[in-house]
Formats: sequence, C-alpha cells, structure tokens
Amino acid sequence: MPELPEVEHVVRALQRMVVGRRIVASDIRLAKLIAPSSRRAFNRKLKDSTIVGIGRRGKFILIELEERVALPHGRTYDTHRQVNLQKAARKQRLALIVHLRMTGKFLYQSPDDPLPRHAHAIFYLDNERRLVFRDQRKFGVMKLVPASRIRNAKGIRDLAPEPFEDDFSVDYLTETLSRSQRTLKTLLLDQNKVLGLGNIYAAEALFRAGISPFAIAADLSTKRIARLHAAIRDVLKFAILHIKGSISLEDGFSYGAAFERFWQVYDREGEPCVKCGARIRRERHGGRSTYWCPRCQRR
DNA sequence: ACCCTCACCTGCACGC
DNA sequence: TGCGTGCAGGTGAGGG
Repeated sequence: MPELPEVEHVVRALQRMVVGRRIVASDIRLAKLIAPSSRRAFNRKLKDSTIVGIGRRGKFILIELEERVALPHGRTYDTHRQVNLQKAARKQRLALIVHLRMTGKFLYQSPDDPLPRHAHAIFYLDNERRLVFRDQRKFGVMKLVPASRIRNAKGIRDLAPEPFEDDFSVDYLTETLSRSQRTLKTLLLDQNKVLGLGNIYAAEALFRAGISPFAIAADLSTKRIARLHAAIRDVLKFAILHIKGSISLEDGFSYGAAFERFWQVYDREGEPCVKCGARIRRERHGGRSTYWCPRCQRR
C-alpha cells in the first residue's frame, strides 16, 4: 500500500499512541510474518519490553524497544548487590523492523473492539489496549534485531539517502543517474537508488518534472536532473502535508477522496492532462502500470 | 549490473 | 447470479 508519505503518517500516529507503552504479550498468528524466526522466541523477546521510540528508514518502520531485565530470582540480594547486578544487566535495546508492503496496516484497539480480518500480529499493551497488525495480502514482514544492528539489517543497509536529508543532493542524484542505463521510472522505484517513491509518486514526480518515464537515466541533462530532484522532494512533501490529518490508527490507513484528487497522472488514463489537456496514457512497464502525459513529458 | 517474468496473497471491479 | 480476467500503493528470487 504505502509509499514514504503514508509510512511517515503511520510513524507519527504510532509515536502519539504507543511510545512509552509496555508490551505485556504478543500473539503472532501468521508464521511467515516473522520468518525465519520462531514465534516462541519472538514472543519471548517482546514480552515486557517497552516501546521507547518509533522511527522510519525509507518505507521501513522502526519500533524501538527496551527489553526487560530478567533479574535472577529465588534469592534475596542486599541493596548493594542489586545495584551492581542491574548495572551488569544493562537493558538491551531492540528494534522491531516492519515493512507494510502493499496492504499492511496498524490498528490501535480497545479490548472490546472486534479483531479485524487478517489480524496477523497482536501486541497487548499495558494500558489494556492492543496494537494489531493486519495485512490482507500477507506480504508484510517483521523482524527483531538488536538496535545496534538496524543499519546493517538486510533491506536497510543498502537504502539510498533519505530524500529530505542533505545527502540526497543534486550531486548524489546526478552521480546515481549517470551510472544507470535504466529508464527513469524503473530507477525511481529502486529504493537503493532513490528512496521513498512507489508507483504513484514516481509517476507524479516525473509528471511534475516534465520528463518521460521512459527516458534513460544517464541521458538526463543537468537542468532536468535538478528539476527531477526538486520534483521528488516536492511530491513527497506535498503528499505528507495533504494526507488527511484525520488518518488514525483506529481506521487503519486509506487514501481519502480529497487526497486522490492530488494525483495528476496516476490512475488517470484517458483523462485530460491538467497542464495541457492531452490524454493521459498508461502502459505496462517493468510489470507495473505507468501513467504519463505524452505531450508534457518528453524523453 | 541489468532485464524480464514470476511469485507472494486476497479482494474488487469489470465484462460476458 | 456466477465465473473468468485483470488489476492493485512492494519487493525478492531466479534465469538470461
């Protein structure tokens, strides 16, 4: 489902709702969600951990956890001894890395709310509420790693720079494009080259930049690279601003009608271009639908 | 490193 | 009504 702007909104909602909460139990109902780890090990690690922060890297959601400290039991320690033990048993930081893929959603529920269909993971929180991960198509994935190893986790290690950080510069884009003979549409969907776009925003960014999705990356002029760079940031920023503020975890996430109107080419085959009136075209390219205006977007 | 197709799944909209 | 087809916001594997 989501591209970077939608993931950003999910992250913000999670920050508001679950940071500071302790996970009292978890229930993984779909083994492949956390494969190859075992559900038992997964649940054991999560139990009694505290959610200390929520972050994002590209389209990955990072749920930062602090493990409980398991003090040895069955014996009594004097104060002095306990203090030393706690120092030795430093709380482990973990990260639950989540990718929503196409249809993954989080819901924040009251105990009396009915569980939705396709609820594949349930996290019971210390305020009686629960965080539910639902995913109709079962493409979503979760992985638990020590916080120190987030950067090196598979899928995250090779990601391109965050689009709003300084290292996603015109120079970076110039360098990246110059080394590729692929079409722009394909390259923009490659998260290791340009981060955050999906099928919708790649089409929208190219439309804004006035460049054909079929242009070869390495052929772009300096001027067009600069336009594309600005368009990528603009389209992501615009989407983050215009995704409805009313989106809540209770509802899950969906594109509202008001939001869809902002798509200028995506899903508009045959409609007149908002800039020039030409008919928007659609073609399958690299296995996905590509939408563009044949007049505004030249190769 | 690239390209392509297929795979992973379920549900919805469409045409007959 | 049903049944078949194609399509969906993402990515990874496997073959060339």
